[in-house]
Amino acid sequence: MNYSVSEENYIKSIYHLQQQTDTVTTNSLANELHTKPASVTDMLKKLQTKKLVEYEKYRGFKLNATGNKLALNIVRRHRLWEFFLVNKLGFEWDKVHAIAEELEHVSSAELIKRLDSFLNFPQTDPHGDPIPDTNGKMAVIKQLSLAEIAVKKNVVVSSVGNQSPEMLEMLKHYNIAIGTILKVNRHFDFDGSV
Amino acid sequence: MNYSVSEENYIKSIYHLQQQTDTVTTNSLANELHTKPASVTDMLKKLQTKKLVEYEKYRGFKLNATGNKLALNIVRRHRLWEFFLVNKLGFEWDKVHAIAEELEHVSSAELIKRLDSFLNFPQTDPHGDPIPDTNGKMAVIKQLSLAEIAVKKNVVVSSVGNQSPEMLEMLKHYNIAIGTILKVNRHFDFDGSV
DNA sequence: ATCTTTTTTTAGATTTGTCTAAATTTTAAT
DNA sequence: ATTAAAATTTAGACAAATCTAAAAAAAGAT
Repeated sequence: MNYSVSEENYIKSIYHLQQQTDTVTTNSLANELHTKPASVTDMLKKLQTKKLVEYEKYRGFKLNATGNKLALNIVRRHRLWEFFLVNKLGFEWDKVHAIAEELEHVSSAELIKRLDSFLNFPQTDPHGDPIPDTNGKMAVIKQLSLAEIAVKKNVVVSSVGNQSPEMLEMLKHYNIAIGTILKVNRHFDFDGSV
Repeated sequence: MNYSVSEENYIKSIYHLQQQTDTVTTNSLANELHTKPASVTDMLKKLQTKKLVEYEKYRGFKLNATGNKLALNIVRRHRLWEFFLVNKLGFEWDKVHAIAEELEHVSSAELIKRLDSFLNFPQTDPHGDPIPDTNGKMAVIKQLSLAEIAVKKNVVVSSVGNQSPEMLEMLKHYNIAIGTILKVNRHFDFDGSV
């Protein structure tokens, strides 16, 4: 099957939201895609007839096995391109997201296969996130969030959960990148900052 | 300005057709783009209001300076990606056209700048066609067509004018590629074959 | 348990790029 | 110079993806 850019973006966003909650709501997806709830409902009917999601009116939705496989494939393409942009073209790791978002929709399996080989089969992208293999399997990397880190222990930054421009800007300001060694000095309970 | 994939394809096709005839006709463009004459007329009105073409009803059309610059930019993107696909990813030179056709629409000037540098500023693509620089200038390469080649003289194949799948298939069958040394044994006047 | 608020869906409209069929203009032929 | 043929444009329709406004359903509050 061949999917439109729009369909792929929906599938990818549903996938990402499912990392946090099993079933995804219309509003949260609309928010993620900077679109309106009505548009989400429309597209979801389409994805349902294409048998990529399980969807029951007013009940939220989730990817089925086919949708999940497709999502992992899109994620794979995205992360391989990010790796390419940073490690071959010399982009900074916080500048590649938008470009990879366009490249990921170029639909040639042969292209991705060769790109993967050219890059020497990388396991993680420049943000530290694992790259799914052709079958959608990816290495699970033991990760703790900052809130879970014990005070005064050294840890290595391996990925950045929130990739909003503001967050990336902030990390850059503090000179924090993948591989940086961090020490959490104290937790501030009243607002959760560290 | 930012242009749609469709607009870019029209501009590119008009550019290619202008290599042969100064002003392009509705039918020839429809044919080139595998679309209908009515669609061409519609799009041309749009390109006219966007000030990319000179167009007079029933009189054909041509790119203006802005349109020409855009076309050369698209050609540049296309040929750089073709070079990448062949020289970095190891594609065969007759398999890259369709993929480059998708990659060329990824709209990041920074991406193309870095790609160019990563590829070491190539002058020609894998088909031997020159790659325009950022300003749209490209090396003019002295070329003769097969019909113009004197009998029994050795020449080097530098580009392939007709890139239809049939032509590429035929060249492959005879083992002819860029750089191949050829000798024209005789001309057959009755059908022009060599 | 009822009422209010929030979420989701429906109905109908819009934009982009395309199409078919009909009308118009140009070109070619006599 | 007419007329026939070919090319081009217009008119009106359609599919994809979106939107706004209104209706319907679900969730939360008292």
